[in-house]
Amino acid sequence: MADLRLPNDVFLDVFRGAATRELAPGEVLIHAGQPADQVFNIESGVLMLYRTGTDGRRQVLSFLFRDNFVGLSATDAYFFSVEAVTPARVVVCPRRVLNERLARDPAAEQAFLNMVFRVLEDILDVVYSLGQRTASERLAVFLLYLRHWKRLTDTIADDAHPSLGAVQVPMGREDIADFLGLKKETVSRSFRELEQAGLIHRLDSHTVRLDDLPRLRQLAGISDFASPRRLASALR
Amino acid sequence: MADLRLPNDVFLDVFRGAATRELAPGEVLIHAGQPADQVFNIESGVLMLYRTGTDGRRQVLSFLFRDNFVGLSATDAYFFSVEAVTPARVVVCPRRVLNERLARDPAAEQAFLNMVFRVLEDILDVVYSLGQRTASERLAVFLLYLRHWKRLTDTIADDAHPSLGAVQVPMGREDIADFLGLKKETVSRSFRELEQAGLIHRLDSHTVRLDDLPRLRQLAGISDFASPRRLASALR
DNA sequence: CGGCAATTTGATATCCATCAATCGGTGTGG
DNA sequence: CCACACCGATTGATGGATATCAAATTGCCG
Repeated sequence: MADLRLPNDVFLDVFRGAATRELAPGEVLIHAGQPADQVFNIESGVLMLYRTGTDGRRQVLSFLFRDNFVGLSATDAYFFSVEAVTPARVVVCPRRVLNERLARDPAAEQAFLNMVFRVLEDILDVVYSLGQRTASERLAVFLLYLRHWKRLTDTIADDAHPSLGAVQVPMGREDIADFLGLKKETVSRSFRELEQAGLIHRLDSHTVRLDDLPRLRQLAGISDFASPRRLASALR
Repeated sequence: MADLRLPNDVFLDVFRGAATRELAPGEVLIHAGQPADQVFNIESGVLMLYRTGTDGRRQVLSFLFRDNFVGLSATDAYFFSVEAVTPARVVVCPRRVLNERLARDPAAEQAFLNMVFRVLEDILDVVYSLGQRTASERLAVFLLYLRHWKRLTDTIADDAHPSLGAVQVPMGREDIADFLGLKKETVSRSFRELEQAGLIHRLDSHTVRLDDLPRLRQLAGISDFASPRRLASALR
């Protein structure tokens, strides 16, 4: 799945000088069921990791941003698919090379394990959202999540930095819906609810200004991505 | 988080001769926010790992069974709580001891990493359930999940073994509801739906006979815990 | 037998999904 | 430059699934 690159996640040096691959929006990087013989790191763009049921229902498990690692798998086949949301560039490395690197270097393995743990924690947030939150609470969490990633990929330490005023929403309503366990119409309506409550303002359908961070955070509940503990472990 | 113990998950030897702790139903083993300085392995009983929101909503993230490992954390504080569902006995080990063991022995670290991956895959099943499935589909998945665990803890290779005819449901309706993202009344009604459809029969409120495995599996969709690939990696 | 807690069932309310129409950009061709 | 078509987003009207509130039932323990 995916996570932050800590600037000092040493195992990432396996991507040094590796081949890159360019992806157009909608292009599939990983097909579920394929042999899991490659791992990737995102250089630019936004990707989406999802799982599809036999009847066509789709659950987006995670959005992936710059410096996210992709390709974790317990088995020898991917059990999820990954596709590009925006134009994107990824670096490719054979899984075997990563494994050898991890086996040889305890520090690399430790860093890798830590990354996996962070992925796990993030997913538990998602579980809480899907199980317990209402539609507009989920959207509030999602917007804070996008802001959080903007902050990390731009390495902005200041929580009140002006460039964080507007958040880019690169994915479409349907992708958001499949991530939040809703339908696209409900996502639209939830945007409107947040806007009418004065929490956000839609500049256009892919840009949102967060007008009332404290109330958004209150709506989102425990999953405040800007909480000191989480940022500390992410920006370390 | 939790997972199977593969019989050969070597890192588990840190629990050899370690202290044990007995838990009564409802007793809390881990309080969210506490320093994460211990790890546990379950010798008997069923536990429940959950997260509570500021307003009291609770999401059960996982049920934990015999030989499950408990205490994974990316940071130095637990971000979830764990309590006993049934009377239970756990073995306790200082986190430091485990870490030293993992640092010293690459094979142990590899086994540990594999366990964490399996936990991750399991959680992604949960995400799909919460995001995409209806109430009775979730319950069908849950019953297959309990059967799966019975099979693993009793190491029953035969999928049609008679002792798998009836499944024990050790937890109460409210705990199930908080795991499936439903209310307890809805869990009751979903039991009735499955029963009226001839898929199950409630022997009593904590025992269910699975009468039509094929149709239950179809209802559950992709998350068939008995799929050959999953069992292979679990029973290896 | 009596009482308490968990479960089940029933009646109603709420939220989200569904179905359908409209709006708003964007690109194309006249 | 404007008319038109297309696609995603929004809005509206309605339906359905689950939540909520309340009562009845079951099982369990003293």
